[in-house]
Amino acid sequence: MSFLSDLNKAQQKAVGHTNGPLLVIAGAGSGKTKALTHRVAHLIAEREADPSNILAVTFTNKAAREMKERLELLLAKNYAENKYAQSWSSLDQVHQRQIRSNIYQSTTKDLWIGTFHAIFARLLRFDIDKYLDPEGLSWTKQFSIYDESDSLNLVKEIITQELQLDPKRFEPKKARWSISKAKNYGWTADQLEKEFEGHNGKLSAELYRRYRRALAANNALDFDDLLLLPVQLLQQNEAVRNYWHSRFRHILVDEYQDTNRTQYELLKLLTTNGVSPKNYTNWKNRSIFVVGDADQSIYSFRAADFTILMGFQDDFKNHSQENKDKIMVKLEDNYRSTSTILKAANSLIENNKERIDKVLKATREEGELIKLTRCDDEISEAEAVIHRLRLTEANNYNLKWGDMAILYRTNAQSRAIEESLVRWGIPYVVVGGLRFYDRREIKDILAYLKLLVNKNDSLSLLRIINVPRRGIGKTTIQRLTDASSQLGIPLWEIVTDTEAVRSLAGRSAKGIFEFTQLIESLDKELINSSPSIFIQKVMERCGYLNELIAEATEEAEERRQNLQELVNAAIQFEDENEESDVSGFLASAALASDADKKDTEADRVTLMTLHSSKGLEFPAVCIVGLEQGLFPGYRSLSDPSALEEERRLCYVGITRAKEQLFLFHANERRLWGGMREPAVPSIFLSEIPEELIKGDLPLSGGTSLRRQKNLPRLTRIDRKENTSSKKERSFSSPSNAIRRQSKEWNVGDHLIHNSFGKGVVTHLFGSNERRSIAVKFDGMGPKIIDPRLAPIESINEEQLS
DNA sequence: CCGAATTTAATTTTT
DNA sequence: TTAAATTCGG
Repeated sequence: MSFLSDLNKAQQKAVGHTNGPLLVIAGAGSGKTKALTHRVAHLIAEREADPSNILAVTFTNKAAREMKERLELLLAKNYAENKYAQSWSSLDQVHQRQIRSNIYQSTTKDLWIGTFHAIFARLLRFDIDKYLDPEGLSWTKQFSIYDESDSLNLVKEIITQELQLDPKRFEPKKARWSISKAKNYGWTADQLEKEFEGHNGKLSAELYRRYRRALAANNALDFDDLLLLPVQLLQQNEAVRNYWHSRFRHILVDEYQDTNRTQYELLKLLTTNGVSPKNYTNWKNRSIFVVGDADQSIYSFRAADFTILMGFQDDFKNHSQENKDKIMVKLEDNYRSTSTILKAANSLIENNKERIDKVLKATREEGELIKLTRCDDEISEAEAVIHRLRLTEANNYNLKWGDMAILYRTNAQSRAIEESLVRWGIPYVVVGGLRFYDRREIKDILAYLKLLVNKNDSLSLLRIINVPRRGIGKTTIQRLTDASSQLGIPLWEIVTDTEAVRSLAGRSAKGIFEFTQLIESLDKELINSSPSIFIQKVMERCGYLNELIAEATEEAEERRQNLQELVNAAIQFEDENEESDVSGFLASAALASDADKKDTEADRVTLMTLHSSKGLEFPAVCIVGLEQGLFPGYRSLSDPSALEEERRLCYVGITRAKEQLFLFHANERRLWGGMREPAVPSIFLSEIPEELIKGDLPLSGGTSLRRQKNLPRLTRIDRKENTSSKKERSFSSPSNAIRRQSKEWNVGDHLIHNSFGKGVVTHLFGSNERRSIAVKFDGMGPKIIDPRLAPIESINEEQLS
């Protein structure tokens, strides 16, 4: 029973739980991760379950990786003790490594541990071809995953190209948001129209329909689809559902307060095979084990809903169980923070109305008081933070830079602090902000890979067709995409049709041939290259690397290094996944976040948003920008439930701290560029008992860089005038131009081609001077040809018969 | 068709 | 302030 031995009563109850549902309410720092890993180890060691029967859902990829890591170590130690009766640390390195490798092969390899998105993307790689779409859309196993920016690009494209709307009137960002909302609530386009009645409901619904079709045409899925499609698939296909239901007998979910309705639906389908949880009785060798803390629910903007957690007991309470407490365990002992910090956290969160009653009980000493510093502006705030950290470092010989974190509400706040850190020469790392995989050069190379895996991915094709430069311009691309959309043929098939290209592209045809030949030659090597080697090949062969080297600027060098980093990421992926291929790597890249990047052991101060700090802990924590309108954010000031979420976010921030907590706020702040905004202290500060806080002297903010500028305001007004005098966008549709053509070919004309035989004109492209036509010949798809070059002759309809 | 120059809009939080 | 979009001259 070694996996139960070093746990407290409540933890033991949770870990030892065998069958049926269990809700674990786990306060911050109460050993929740420990409970999860020990439970998995326990299940395996006690032969309750085969590793392949276990599914563990984490909130980030990093958490998944850590869980695997800790589990492996746990099992390895256990193995060492049982087999050799020796403690793990007394074994030599070679031995240790060998045991870990055994554990990996026999156990951890077969576990499914990952985020909802990663897990269900994986499931779809098996079964997406069995999905039946209500509109008849379909996807193949090679599907691409579109991240938020890809998806937004697609929406933009549809708004401007297909619907011919002004993106200023119908904003792509908002439109994308409404689509996401529809997907998260499982609405059809018609339902979306009703929900958004009066707010562009009709348009939104139309856009939603087109967006879904466009995704299918690209054989691509967005983040929401990765959850929504599996729900529908499991609902509609009994065989598929049975398979996964019998496969995953023990399901564990971390950060359960941040699941959304779709994710909950997935859990229910897998656990009870479609039966209502209340009526489900077959819990033999089966369990669902969810761990969460409603007070740490901070993702409602992503449709997370902590009432799912609060409803767990009622939902899963079986008729035979009279006491619903039987399926709930509370972990309230906090092992992380000093009692001062805990008191502050508890008092703060008590101001929330919607919550499960829960108090964190301290197990540690009182510790030092919380220190609050008022500053003049964000620059002196940054200086004050650095001052504080340097003092802390100097006074505590056991505290290193790596033990400290600076947390803020918005990513933009990091800049001022970074500048100060640089000025003082303090090593630091920023996590979050722009994702590694969002960098341009990375997205470019990944677009090559995506296209190679999935030829229908026109979005990726368009991204790289002229990157690096191949002399293919805007007009050419427009003609090609017009042809593709009007004929309903994937862009790839247009660009690989030599005749069509010659006809449509004119003098950029050469560049296009160059491009298609490149892709086709790379395609031949796709199957027998590992991801890392293949990426290297792509970078070299497409000329991207050479272009960066030729540029010889500092920026280009940085890009080159990022690309090298991409190769390294692929190598790491290969190490972690035995059967790794390019499409697997692409999926992991699409779902990776910046917070996932491997912990460098370097001794550096960590900067990040409060959101990404969830699940972490630091001996010393600074929270900056505690001002009304910033934290809590201005959008939540008039919305009580949004304010409660901000408070939970603050609670998360405070409970990250083990020993020392420093709070900061400024009297005024430059939001962007110039203008100063006066700021009042955050309401949260007043919710922490005064006796826990030691106020600092206001730091004199004699920093330089202080210039009163009236200029920006004037230029701003000038710009406004410019905008208003700007011409309205033209709404003329391309069909007007087509109707204008004077001679020769019209849609419906019949013709005869020397080698293709008889055909009928279906589409016209380009204007009079440079005209191409699409012809449907008997027994083949439409061909695009140049009427002046092609060996064709017009024929009358009578001649046809 | 390309790159430089100009202008414009933007701040939550992330899988 | 900066990143991205748009315009303009070669």
